[in-house]
Amino acid sequence: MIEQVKGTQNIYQNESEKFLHVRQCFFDVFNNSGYSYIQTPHLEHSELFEKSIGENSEIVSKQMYQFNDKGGRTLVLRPEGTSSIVRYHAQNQKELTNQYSYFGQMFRYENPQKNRYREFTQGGVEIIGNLDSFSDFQVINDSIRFLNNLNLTFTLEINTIGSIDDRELYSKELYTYFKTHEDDLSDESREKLELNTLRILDSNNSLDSKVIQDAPVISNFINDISSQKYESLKSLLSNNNINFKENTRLVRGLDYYNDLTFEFINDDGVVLGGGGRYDRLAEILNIGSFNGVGVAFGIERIMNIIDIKNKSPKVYIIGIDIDKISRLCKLLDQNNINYSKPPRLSKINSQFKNAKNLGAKYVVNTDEDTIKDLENNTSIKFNVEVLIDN
RNA sequence: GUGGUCGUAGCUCAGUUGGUUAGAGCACCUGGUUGUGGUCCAGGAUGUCGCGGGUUCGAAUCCCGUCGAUCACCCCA
Repeated sequence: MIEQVKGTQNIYQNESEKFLHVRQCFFDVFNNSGYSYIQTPHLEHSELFEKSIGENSEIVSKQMYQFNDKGGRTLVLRPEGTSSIVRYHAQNQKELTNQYSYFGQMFRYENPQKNRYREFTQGGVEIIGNLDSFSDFQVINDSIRFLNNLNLTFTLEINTIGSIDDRELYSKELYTYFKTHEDDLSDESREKLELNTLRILDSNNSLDSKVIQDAPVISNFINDISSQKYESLKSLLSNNNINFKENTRLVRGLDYYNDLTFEFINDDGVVLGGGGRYDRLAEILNIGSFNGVGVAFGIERIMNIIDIKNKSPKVYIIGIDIDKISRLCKLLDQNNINYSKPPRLSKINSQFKNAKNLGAKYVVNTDEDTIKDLENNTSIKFNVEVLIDN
């Protein structure tokens, strides 16, 4: 037996129904709201993510599937989607402002658990180019429509983390503060002190909560322009009856964000999706200077909380005479009628039972040339017109 | 990367202090019954007991390692 790779999934049956449902819903909402689907490579040069996400982020330092190909290139399986789209935009669309959507597999070398896999699916959108508050608004607003269409309940949390310069200043201040309270911090938080000070704010270790409570707040370090933008987005959301919760400790994991950050969180605290503004990413990559805002959803996380019933076939054909049943297939094909069928011609009783279990509406018995309506249990002579009329 | 729990048939699980040829239910297959068909009867196929080593006359069972699943930490979507 060859085992499958750790942290990967086979998505099938009820799970694949959910997957296709979420994907359908994703494209129905976003691709009918101005976004164009883009598919970028799963392989990228390591350099792209080292620069964009940040070299001392956990994703880059520990979690990338990285290897050298036979031409000596250092490549990775992409750990996220935004950087590739920014790279594309710089290559081909630098002067324009575009709305992109993407949906596909990402790879991170993590220890798997619920809602976290090594190969997983993200769907998201990005607006890249010259942006304003309406750009931010629509990404959030369209995201809400997507989640609502899936009948999910969630909370929108937002924050502003200011410019990258603001954040550096704040980070230094925070470092000084935590350094003096080092003894009161949990082991995990103490580890983060040197490289990732900001993330200590995210800790849900009760040991840390008291120290965090009295820590300097980011709002005191935000520059005026960023604050104004944040205020105007908040009033834009309020004016449109969009509920949100401000969370001044919402610091997202990727280094390239500035100003706006937001997350959609369900009742169990699972982050279904998140995003924010990344106005300096192109500069960090040294490929241009344009703004960006985007969101990404964890498709498996959504699949894990929705519940859908399997689709039932409308017409199921059975029979043990291979000539008769194949003739019927061709007849239905010619009339462009969809139908389900047994994988092979087993015992007629089994075939009938199978049709019933799948919840078929009509069963056509090609041995007898009859069609049965399983809902009201009536059987009549089969005539293709009956199906065409239905 | 760290820690807890767990790996026996496609699925859910039994399997005694180590003891013949490893079991049940569901699902599946065949024949019959029913014939308005889904019921019922009879029979059938299916396992590297996660993998590798060790102890033993003998291991699904005990020990070690390893792989995987799951949950949590960490991290994140």
